[in-house]
Amino acid sequence: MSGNESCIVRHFKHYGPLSESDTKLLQALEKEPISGTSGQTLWEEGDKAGEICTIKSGWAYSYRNIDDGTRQVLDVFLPGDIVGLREFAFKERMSGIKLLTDSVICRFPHNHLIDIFRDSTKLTTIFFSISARQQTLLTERLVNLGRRNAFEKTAHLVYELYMRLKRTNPELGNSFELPLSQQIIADALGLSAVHVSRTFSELREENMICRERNHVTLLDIERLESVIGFSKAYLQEQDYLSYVS
Amino acid sequence: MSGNESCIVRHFKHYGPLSESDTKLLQALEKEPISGTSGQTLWEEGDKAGEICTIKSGWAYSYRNIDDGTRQVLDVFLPGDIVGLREFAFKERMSGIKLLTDSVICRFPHNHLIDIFRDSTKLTTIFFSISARQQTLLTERLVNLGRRNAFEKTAHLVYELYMRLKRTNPELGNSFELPLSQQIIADALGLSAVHVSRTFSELREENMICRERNHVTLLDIERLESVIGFSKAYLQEQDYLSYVS
DNA sequence: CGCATACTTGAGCCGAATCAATTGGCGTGG
DNA sequence: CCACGCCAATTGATTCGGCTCAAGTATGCG
Repeated sequence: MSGNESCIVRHFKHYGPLSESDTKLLQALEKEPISGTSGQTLWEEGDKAGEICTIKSGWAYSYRNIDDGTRQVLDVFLPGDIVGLREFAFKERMSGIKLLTDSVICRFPHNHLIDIFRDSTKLTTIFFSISARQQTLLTERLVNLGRRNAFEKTAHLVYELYMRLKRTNPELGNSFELPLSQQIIADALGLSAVHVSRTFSELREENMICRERNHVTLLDIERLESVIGFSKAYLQEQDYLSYVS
Repeated sequence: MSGNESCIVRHFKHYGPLSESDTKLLQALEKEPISGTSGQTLWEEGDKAGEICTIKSGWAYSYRNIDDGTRQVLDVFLPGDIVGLREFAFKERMSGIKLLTDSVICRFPHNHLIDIFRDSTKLTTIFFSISARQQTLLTERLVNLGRRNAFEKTAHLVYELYMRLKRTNPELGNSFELPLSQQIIADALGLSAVHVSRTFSELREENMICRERNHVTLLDIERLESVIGFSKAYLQEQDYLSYVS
């Protein structure tokens, strides 16, 4: 039980130490892992919503289809992330989810979440923090879509993913696998795929980001941070667990 | 105690009936109301974050200043809304808040929220639902900024506010006070103020929305809904409280 | 080897930005 | 009651970032 720590437990420990019983409660959420393959749809907009998922391994994204045939990518999910928290308050899915790589995921029903609210103040606090953090990421993307040009948008997306990967994997170097096609990046940034291609060329010419296939290298992190107006407040996470326990 | 129901209690009862003790717990959050005047800053980006606020009356908005001198409006808050949930997980404010009208607000510290997590599963569930709902509104705005043109963006913003007002005030007709300048609307939609002006002219010519001063009238709600691809899923909120109690 | 999918590159166009001048409403003070 | 000034909104002229359409190049897979 000890050595083989589940992904969600690792994710939660980011917020502070967990007691034996909390760990057990959490691990109950990750039984019955399901394997999925790249491109697979987990659910679609309008499906009944009654459970959330953890991503044990792999990448996924959520999206909304627009009437005119285009779509907006809302979120990119990485290993350890929780998917579907948004719909806790709703009966239907507000967005679809597709896998970007072969993945392993665990589903658990909203009712279990409420059981946790009843049984563990500490886990409740962490779940609430995670929901708050997701909101913060969304507002950051709002800034990205509203007030930045294509160059800054693209730099920001790559940098956000880099920071999120580094958060759970501190020894990450300055390059990583990015299983997003230019079309998906375009749909996330409100651009056309053609222009995303041009923008990556520019980022390459400026010696800031090099993307080849599904692999990106950050060539000049300092300049990246200055272009996107990076603020370290991102990292200043709160620690309430001392108060809780 | 009965007749004079506080705003947050009314907001929470939207999710289901509350017990005597839950109501008391909630009301404890709304003691010491503070009056503020239009234009006042509640807090700025980078300020220490340690409390959330309820808006008893009045309107407010949150924003991020961008390096190039522009800014992005992230949220518009209406009476009964909860402000600052986003920063629960962080030590600093990620965005500033300003009042749009003279308002009455109540502050309460994050620690009290955790007390509620410990003492009431029902209120915890509601708080979690509210956080989830805020996330959903943010993703809807992401679609707005990413994949709609100025005409649709503007129609959507007005319509979103209309629906949110109507949610807590069902007998609302087809017009209401909108205390947002065209500059603020521009900052919310990622447009220039000049273009917002032109867009409202267009909406007027199309007999869809009429805005004069701070008053808007929805002239053709059906056509509005079709332009922005309105989906009723917005309204299909979940009811977990039966499970909780 | 051939096909499908992803990406690149060019030409022309369009929606929204910017700059600049003007109008209108409203509060203040004479 | 009018003159002044401030701010919000309108209108026009011009520019520009990113889109669309279209053709061509990799790359990977059966």
